[in-house]
Amino acid sequence: MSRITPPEPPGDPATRSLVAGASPLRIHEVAELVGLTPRSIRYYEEMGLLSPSARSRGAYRLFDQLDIDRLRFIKGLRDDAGFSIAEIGRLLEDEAARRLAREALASTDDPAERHRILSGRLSSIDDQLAGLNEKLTRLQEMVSELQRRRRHVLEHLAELAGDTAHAGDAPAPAGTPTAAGGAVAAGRGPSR
Amino acid sequence: MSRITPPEPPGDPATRSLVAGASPLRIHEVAELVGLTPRSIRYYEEMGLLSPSARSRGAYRLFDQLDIDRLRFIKGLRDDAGFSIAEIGRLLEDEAARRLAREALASTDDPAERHRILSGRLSSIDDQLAGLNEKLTRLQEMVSELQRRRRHVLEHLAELAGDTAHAGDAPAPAGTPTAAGGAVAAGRGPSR
DNA sequence: GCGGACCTTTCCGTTCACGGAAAGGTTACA
DNA sequence: TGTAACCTTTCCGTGAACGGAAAGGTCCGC
Repeated sequence: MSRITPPEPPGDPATRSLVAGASPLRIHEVAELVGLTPRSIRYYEEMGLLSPSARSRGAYRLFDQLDIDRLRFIKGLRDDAGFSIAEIGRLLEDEAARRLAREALASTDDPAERHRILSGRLSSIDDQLAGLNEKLTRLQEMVSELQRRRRHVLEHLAELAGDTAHAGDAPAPAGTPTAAGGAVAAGRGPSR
Repeated sequence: MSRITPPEPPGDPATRSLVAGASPLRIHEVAELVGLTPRSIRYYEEMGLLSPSARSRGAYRLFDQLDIDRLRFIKGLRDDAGFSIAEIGRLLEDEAARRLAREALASTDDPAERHRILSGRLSSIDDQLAGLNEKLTRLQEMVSELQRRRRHVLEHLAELAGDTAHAGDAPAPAGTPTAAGGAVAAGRGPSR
């Protein structure tokens, strides 16, 4: 389905655009690429969701692959998970903090220190899990309920087809291309 | 606690408040009950998410159990699923449409008609499932990823405990009450 | 039958997440 | 060396989802 891990922010500016050797894109290009508007991207930068991307000599914003991944991640959280920009900001901050902890961990051998760092990461992760699981549970309940009804309707339809001897000449419901997926994951969503 | 149920004004409103025999509540009471503000509830009514609830002689809004359930449902979709009020409105409309279809179904024996009705309900359900599954999938991915990291951190911690011979005198990390739940569903969420 | 708590509608204010125009600078290409 | 198409910042506008005050009416225990 694609990557979930937040695209690894700043990183050393030097090694940055070397990733995959792709040339940096300008705002309009990335906007089209990820399905956002230039305005939104500038707004997210203003809100601190993006590291102040590279700039050309003339101060044009330049985006590399990591920026693009990050923007896709942001868009996913916004559209699919329904997070506010502020919430996304917090998620990304926590992410960054864990990244820092990771580095700190690599640079010490003191067991007590290592334990402290790891404990911090653990509770940070648990906090996020708590919030996400709440949403997840609620959504799963809704989906289950809908699937239950779906089966119910299908049973009725089957019953109907069984009753009427001429089970072949039904109008083949126009706007129903064999319905969605079997049980989970349907097709193209209308989204926003 | 104190008394919540007002003296039940000359009850005549249809069969509505007969449900469970509970007396209707006023806006401030339901607001507290479901965790919304009176202002929000009025707004939702204005947006058409609630049927124009019963009114007292003096035009006070009166809410019965069905209204309360509906408000809880709305709040759930808003907070947990991140739906906009407009989207929730559409979901509720679809819901109502399916209810109507259900009644229509009960009042006809014509197989073709029954098939048409059932097909309509099916595609309505499938549409909703498509949208919800998209959100659900994304959230599940995020949760899985976090759980993966959680296990990783736990492994490190276990390793640390194993390495250090004196596994008993560690400062017992203050702000870490054994963390959240096992792997899924932590404890009390901060929410809003 | 009064007082205070609660309710009504109306209207204006606010925050979020951008949209869009203005005024000017930059880049790529002919 | 233009010049068209992009970019910059700044600022004001907008729709959604309410918050809050004003001006008045209602409910209810005492």
